Amino acid sequence: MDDDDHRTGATAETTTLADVARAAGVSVATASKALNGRAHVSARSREAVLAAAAALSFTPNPFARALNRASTNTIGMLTSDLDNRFVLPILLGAEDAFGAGSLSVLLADARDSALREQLQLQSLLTRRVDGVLVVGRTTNPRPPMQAKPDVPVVYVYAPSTDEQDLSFEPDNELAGRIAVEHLVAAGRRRIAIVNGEDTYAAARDRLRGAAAAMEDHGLELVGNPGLVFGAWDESWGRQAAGRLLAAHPDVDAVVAGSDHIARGVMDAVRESGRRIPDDVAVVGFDNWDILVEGARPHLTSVDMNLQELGRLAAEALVESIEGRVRRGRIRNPVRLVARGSSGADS
Amino acid sequence: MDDDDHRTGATAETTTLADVARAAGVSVATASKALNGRAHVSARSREAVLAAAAALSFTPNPFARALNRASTNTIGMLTSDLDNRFVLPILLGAEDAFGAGSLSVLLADARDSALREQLQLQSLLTRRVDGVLVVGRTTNPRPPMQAKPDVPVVYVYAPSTDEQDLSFEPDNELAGRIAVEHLVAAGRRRIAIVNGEDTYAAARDRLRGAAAAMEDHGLELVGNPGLVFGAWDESWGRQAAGRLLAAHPDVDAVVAGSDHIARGVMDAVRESGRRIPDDVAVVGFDNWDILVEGARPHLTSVDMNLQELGRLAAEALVESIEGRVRRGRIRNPVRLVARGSSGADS
DNA sequence: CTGAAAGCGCTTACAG
DNA sequence: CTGAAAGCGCTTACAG
Repeated sequence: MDDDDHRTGATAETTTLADVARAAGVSVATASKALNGRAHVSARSREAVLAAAAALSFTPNPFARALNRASTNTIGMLTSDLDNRFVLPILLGAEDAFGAGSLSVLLADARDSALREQLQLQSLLTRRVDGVLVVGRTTNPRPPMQAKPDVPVVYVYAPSTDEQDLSFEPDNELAGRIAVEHLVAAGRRRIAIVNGEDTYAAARDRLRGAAAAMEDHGLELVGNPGLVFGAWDESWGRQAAGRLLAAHPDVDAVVAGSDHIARGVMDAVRESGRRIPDDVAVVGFDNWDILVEGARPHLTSVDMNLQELGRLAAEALVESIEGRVRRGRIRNPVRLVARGSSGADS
Repeated sequence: MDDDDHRTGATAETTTLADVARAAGVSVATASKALNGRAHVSARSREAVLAAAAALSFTPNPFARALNRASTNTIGMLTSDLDNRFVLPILLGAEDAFGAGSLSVLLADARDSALREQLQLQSLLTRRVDGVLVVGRTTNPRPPMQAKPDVPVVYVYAPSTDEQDLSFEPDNELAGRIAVEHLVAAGRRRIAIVNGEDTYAAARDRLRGAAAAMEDHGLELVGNPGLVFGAWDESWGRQAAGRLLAAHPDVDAVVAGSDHIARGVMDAVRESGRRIPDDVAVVGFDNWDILVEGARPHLTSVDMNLQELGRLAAEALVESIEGRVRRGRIRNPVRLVARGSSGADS
């Protein structure tokens, strides 16, 4: 049925190693060695082959190659749930790193199902990927994948629960810490937190970091921060901040669990008749442009460096494939971007 | 250097067609035919082979297969710029469609560079993808890719300028139209538009649709809509709406070029002392949850159905690969989601 | 250094 | 219906 296609497309037009060898006046064996930079080839032959290959714009058939090599120059990127905005910068960073090394990326998404994740992994392994990058949906630790022992796996965002695996996650404890440090440096002392969902490690880690930083300065978070977990949205921020200001009118800064929450907090602060940042400073997490720049004043926020995280994880995967194996949970630094909501210019 | 890996991983453990054939007591030729559902195999042999394959959990080596077939069961997804939130739902829809057909997806990103796009395409073609899905960054028409004639290409979001190509885009004109229809149905007559950047086809198309719908009702957009292009952000929305309300105090509805712009518009409307939706109704585009649900009242918005768009494009690509070729620009329907900002409940 | 030959794992005419 | 054989395009010992 597709006989025609077969002739025209695949067979006829493609130039093969044999063509190159013929043009260079050598055997396919030497042509192969020359192209792959192997030893035992005279400079003369090597040049002839390279020239011929260039002239014919030869690209080796990756399938024939894969049939004879351990590696396929393909890696698998397995996302838990593509429908998640945190995944995009991570993908971007990873794609960047892989692309630089001329690795191809097979994308597979688990649509937030453990069963489907296993199937997708099998599919990737069937394609003989050299390694797999597992991109989580949250930073909550997740059970390790059941890959083949000779196929390295690196986890990003959601770390593996197995410490023998290699995982990359943003340093959420540091994030909480630098949010507080920034506020303290700006002269704030009555600092409270309006957190995200307590089922998220990110929320708990940030709280821990914030509390530790306060303690370092001989301070304490206002209210009972262990109780201020809620949802990841504006309306929770509004509601919690309203309650907070009523109970503790002297609060002079709020660390919000996310930029989204921060927007709600800012609304509530304003509605209480207080000014931002004069009376109350606000800091968020994620540094999400759309929220941060839409806020008035612009929102100070902690950037989780997700693109860098993706790139680092990808590079580590490449290293693992090359035999330089690392283990453990890497917590990648984050950085605070100061803006008007905490008294910086802009 | 990786001799060990080679032995352990690739060679030793993998079960091959020969193993299956042996277990089934047939030749590899019949085993192959049976597994591929070809004719000229007795029911008896077929069953034996299938059973053996299952017992040995045989998965055919995709590279050996690709060496003998025209197709590789791999498609390329070439994004213009992954760093773009519109791309995510499209990817998701496409991945869904491809995954269902057991096609693998190679992801390549052009990082918004035409040169890099060409290189990535070459890389995909070298991998012998069966087809390529080109995902644009805007809905502005773009020059066609220089692919090989036997490798189908389908464009999503950004259509190809070549009408002989197959492209899928959201119907932006319809989007403008239904925004107006909705407002008119809600009793509004003095409707104005605060648009996005005029370099975007999406902005121009929506305006055209909105104007046409007004005309259908014997109405006209308030102000000079041709002049109300600006930026895709909140502050432009705020500024333009402020100006608009000053010049035309009787405006009773605003169509905003995006949800983001709409948020700015809503702020300005409120600041002018008007109520939403009582005095002024507002409609946005994109139906972006985070903006739409963060607004007070919730923002009525036109959903561009991007996930569906991705799925449709992917399915069309599969059809093209199978020989059922379509051409032209498909404008996919969009839908309005009514919320509080235009008087609906919630 | 060089090349003939075997082999990677599969598919597909082609004889039986 | 069945299987021996050739072939897909490359790589890699192994002799020269």
